[in-house]
Amino acid sequence: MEILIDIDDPIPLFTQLISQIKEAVIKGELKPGTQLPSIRQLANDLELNSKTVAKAYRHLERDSVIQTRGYRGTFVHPDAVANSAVDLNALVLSKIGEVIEACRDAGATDSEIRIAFGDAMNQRPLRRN
Amino acid sequence: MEILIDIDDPIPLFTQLISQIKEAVIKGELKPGTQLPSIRQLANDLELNSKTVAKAYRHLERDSVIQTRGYRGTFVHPDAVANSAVDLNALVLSKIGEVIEACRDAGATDSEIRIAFGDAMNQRPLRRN
DNA sequence: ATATGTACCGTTCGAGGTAATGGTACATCT
DNA sequence: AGATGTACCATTACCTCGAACGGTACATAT
Repeated sequence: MEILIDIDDPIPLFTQLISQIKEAVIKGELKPGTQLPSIRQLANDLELNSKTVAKAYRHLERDSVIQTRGYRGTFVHPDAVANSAVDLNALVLSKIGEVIEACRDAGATDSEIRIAFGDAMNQRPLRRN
Repeated sequence: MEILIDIDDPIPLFTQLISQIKEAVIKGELKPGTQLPSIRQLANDLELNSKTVAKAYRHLERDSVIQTRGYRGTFVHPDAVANSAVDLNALVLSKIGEVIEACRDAGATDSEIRIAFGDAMNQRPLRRN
């Protein structure tokens, strides 16, 4: 398989990586159990910072597309094919969209909704990126 | 009644105005039916831009705390006392808070939620401030 | 003519967030 | 010793957004 990263693309680099790996899994170019290159290795090949690749791997593991086994390397998850098709962002987007519409119907202004959103994000415990 | 606006206060000026007028209504200093100063007049008195006062009036009218009758002036709404106590922002805040928590439980990252929020705000028709 | 609320164009400033980068360090296993 | 994933510190640049401001214009009614 081959991965192409476009630095000029407005889409974040780590997002491009995630998408391409998921696509490779769906196309069958990456089969469950296959070992993936290490973070540092892939960062070298694609001329990316290791943090960027690590971020992509972190997301992919959360989505159960890959499995990281510490010093033993990273592998394609057994259920990778199914999990690659799941679009968490779409779910989040629809959920939030509904609430926004509800708030607007209630008479709230966009700026009020934005402020409330910012407050709500801060009031609850923080999370990693 | 008297209104004091603090420019150094991090709270937006139009928000300070809204709060103080609502408080005056609740305290009984502003009674239903009372005519309020015009936007330009109040802007002069408080040394604010007329847009700032207009924005505050716009919000107050949406909340049915005041009634604007065009060239005839602006008056305190008959149900102003009750409506001043209603806190729309609190409702919006709790609604959004619930959704954020749900999204986080679903495994979404804060940054993903923020991006989804931004997208959701843009995908749907725009509104005034 | 004057005042009213309203609406549009624009700009400036600051805060906050994301993305990406760098460096360093750790415990773990081969 | 070397590689692994992971974690912390930091900075930089870019962008978006809110807030406030200025100017101008409009239809309406007094």
